[in-house]
Amino acid sequence: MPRRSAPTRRVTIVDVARHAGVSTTAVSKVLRDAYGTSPQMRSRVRAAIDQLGYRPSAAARALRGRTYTIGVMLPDVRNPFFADVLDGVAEHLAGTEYQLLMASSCDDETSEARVTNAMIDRSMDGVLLIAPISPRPHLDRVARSVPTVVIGRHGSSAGYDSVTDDDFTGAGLVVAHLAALGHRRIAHIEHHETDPVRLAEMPNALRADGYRHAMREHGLAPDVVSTSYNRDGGYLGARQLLNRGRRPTAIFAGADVVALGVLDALAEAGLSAPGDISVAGYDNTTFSAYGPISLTTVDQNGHRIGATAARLLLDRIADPAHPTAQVKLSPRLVMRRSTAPTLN
Amino acid sequence: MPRRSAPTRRVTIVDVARHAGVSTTAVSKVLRDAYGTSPQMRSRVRAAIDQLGYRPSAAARALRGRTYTIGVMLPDVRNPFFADVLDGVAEHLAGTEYQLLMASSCDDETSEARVTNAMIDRSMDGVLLIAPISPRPHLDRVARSVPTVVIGRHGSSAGYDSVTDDDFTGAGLVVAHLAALGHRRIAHIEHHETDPVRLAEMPNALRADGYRHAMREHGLAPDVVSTSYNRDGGYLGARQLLNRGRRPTAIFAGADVVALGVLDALAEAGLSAPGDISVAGYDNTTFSAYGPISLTTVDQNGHRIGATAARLLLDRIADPAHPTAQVKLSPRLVMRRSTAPTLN
DNA sequence: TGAGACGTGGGTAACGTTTTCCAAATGTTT
DNA sequence: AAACATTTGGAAAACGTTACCCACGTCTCA
Repeated sequence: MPRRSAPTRRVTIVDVARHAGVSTTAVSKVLRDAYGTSPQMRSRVRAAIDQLGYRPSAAARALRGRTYTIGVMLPDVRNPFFADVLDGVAEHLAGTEYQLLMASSCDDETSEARVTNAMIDRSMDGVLLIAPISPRPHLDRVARSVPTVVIGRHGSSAGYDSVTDDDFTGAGLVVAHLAALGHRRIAHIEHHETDPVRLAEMPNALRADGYRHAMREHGLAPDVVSTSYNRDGGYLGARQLLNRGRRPTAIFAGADVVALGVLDALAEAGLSAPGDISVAGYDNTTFSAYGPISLTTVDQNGHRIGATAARLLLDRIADPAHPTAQVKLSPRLVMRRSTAPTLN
Repeated sequence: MPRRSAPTRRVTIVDVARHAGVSTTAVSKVLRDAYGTSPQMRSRVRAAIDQLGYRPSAAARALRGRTYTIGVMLPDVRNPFFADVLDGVAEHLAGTEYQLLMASSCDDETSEARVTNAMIDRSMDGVLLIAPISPRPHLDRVARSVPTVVIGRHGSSAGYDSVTDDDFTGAGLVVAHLAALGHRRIAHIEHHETDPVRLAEMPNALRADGYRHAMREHGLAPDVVSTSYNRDGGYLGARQLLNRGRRPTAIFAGADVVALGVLDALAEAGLSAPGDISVAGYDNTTFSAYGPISLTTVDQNGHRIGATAARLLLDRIADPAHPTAQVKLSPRLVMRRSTAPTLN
C-alpha cells in the first residue's frame, strides 16, 4: 500500500495567472476586489481559481498585506460566559473574510504576554483581548503593534477600544434587589486584588466598589470577604461568613462560579438557599438557569459585548488611527429562586 | 495629544545580523539551533537578539520553514469536556516552541471545512481535529496537506493518527452498573445518526452500539430513543420515555448535557433521580460532580486523550510518513448519587 | 485636434525568513 | 608534506503574495 501520495505542490497565484492567461497582478486584484479589473477578466480569473482549486497562502499574504485573521485571547476556556462573547464575535464576523483564532492565556501574566506576542508574530490583522490581567504598558505596547480591542477591563486608553459591562451598576442591582426583599446583612465575596491599576480597571474590583456604594446608599454596612473568583473561593468565603456569630442573611457572590461554591458550603452546613440565606451571583452563566440551582444573577449580555467588540475591531482595522471608544453596556438583573424575602 | 506613535518598524533578522556583525544566515542558524555555529557566534547573536528585542516573524518563516503553530479544531466551545482535552494538549506542548491556536467549527460541516482550510492556508505545522463530523475524504485530504491527529472519531486512516475513548466499553460499564443495581428496563437516549460512515466512526454511535450489546449480554431488551446530544435532546427524549405506559426504571443518557435535560424533564413531571428513575450520563463534565446533581457518569479522561494526541502530533510532524496509530483509551465509571437500586 | 482624464492591465521590487550551495580555515590522516 | 575531512561562516536564491508605478488605448472637452 502506498504510504502517502507525493506531497502535492500547492496551487499558487502564478498557476492561476498562467491558466487564465493574465498576470499575477491581475489575479491578486481580483482576489482582493481591487481597482482596475474588467468584468471579463474577473470572470476568467474566477473560473481559473475554481478549476484549479486555488487558495491564497495566508503566510505569503502576511508578508505584504493582511492575513485575514483575528486573534482572540481568552483567560479560561471553561468559563461559559466567554463562550457567549465568542458567539457574538463570531456572528459579527460571519459575513466577512476574517477567520477567528483563539488562544487561552490561563489567567497568567507570562502566558498572556506569550499569547499576545504570538498573535503579533503571526501578523494577525487585529486582536481581541478578553479580561486581560497584564499591566497597562504591555496592553499599550500590543495596541501599538496591532489593532486591539479589550473586553472586560475598564479604564480608557488612547491605543485601544474597550467594551465592558457596567459592573458598578450591576452590583448595585443585586444590592437593591436584596434590600427590597428586606435583607440588611448582605455580604459580598470578592476576588482579592491589590494592584492599584487592576483595582481601578478589573471588573471584579468594580463590582466590589458598586456593592459598597449601593450598600451605603441603602443605609447598610458593607461586609466584604476577599477570596478568589472560583468555586473554591466561594466555598471558603462562605465558610468564613457562616462561622460568624451573626451570619449574613444574603450573600452576593461576585461571579456565578463563586456562588456555586457558596451553595456547596451552605449544603455542607445543612443550610439551604434561599430558605436560610439568599444567594446571588453574577454573569448568568448557563448552569445558573438549571432548575435545582436557579441562581439569581446579573446578565451582562456576553453576546452583545462580543458583537460590539468585533464591530469596533473591524472599524479600527479599517482606520487604525481614529480616536478610541469606551463602550459600557448595561447589565440586567435576572431574578430566580435562590433569593427570597428575609425571615427576620 | 499625539494620536499614536509612528508605527515602529519591526526589528528583523537583518537588524540583528548587522548589530551582531554576522550574516543573516548565521542568525537564522542560531535561532533554529542549526548546525554550523560556534559558541562565540551563538552568544554574540543571542546578545544582539536580546538587546534589540527581536522576535522572528512567523509569517515570513511560514514561507520557507515552519510556523511553530498547531491548530485545534473543536466543535463547541461550551462543552467542558473539550476543555479537559485542551488542558492535556497544552500541557504536553508547554515545553516546546509551539503555539496553540483554536478555532470553533460549531458542529457544522461547512464550517469545519472552512476551519481546516484556514489552518492549511496559514501553514500550520500540525492540526488536531476534535470530534470532526466531516466525511472521510475531506479528513484524508486535510491529512495530506498537514500532519493531522483526530480525536474522538473511531475508524483508522492511513493518513492520520487517532485517539479515542473506548465508547463501546464505556456504555457497557453503565449498563453493567445499572443491571447490578437490579434495573431491567434501562433506556438509552442517543444522538440520531443516519450516515453509514458516521454510524461506524462517531463516539455517540459507538456508545449506542455498546449499550445494545451490553443489554443483550445481560439478557435485557435494548430500548433506544433517538434525539440529539444536547439539553433539549435529553428533555425531549425523557418526555417520550415518561409518557409511556411502562416507564423505564433507569435512563442512560449518551452525554452529561443530555442527562441534564433528562433531569429537567423528571423535575417537571414531579419525579426525582434516583428516587423514581436512575439517571446516568457520559463524559464526567465538571457540573456532573456538583452536589445537587451528583450524576453517575463515565470519565473518558480528556486530559490524557489530549496529551496523547499532542504526543502523536509532534511525532508525526517530526516524521510525516511513519505509519499511523489508533489509540483507544479505557473509560472509567464514576458512581454518584443519581443512580440507585431499583425499587421494583 | 490636441490635452488631459480615465479604465485596464502588467512589470518589478519588496516583505523576512530558511535553504542550498560554496569557500575558507582548521584539523587529521597517510 | 600532501591529501582529505570537518568546522565555521556567508552569498544568494527561493517562498507566494501585494504595492507601487508605468504604459497603453479610449473617451471627453475645450
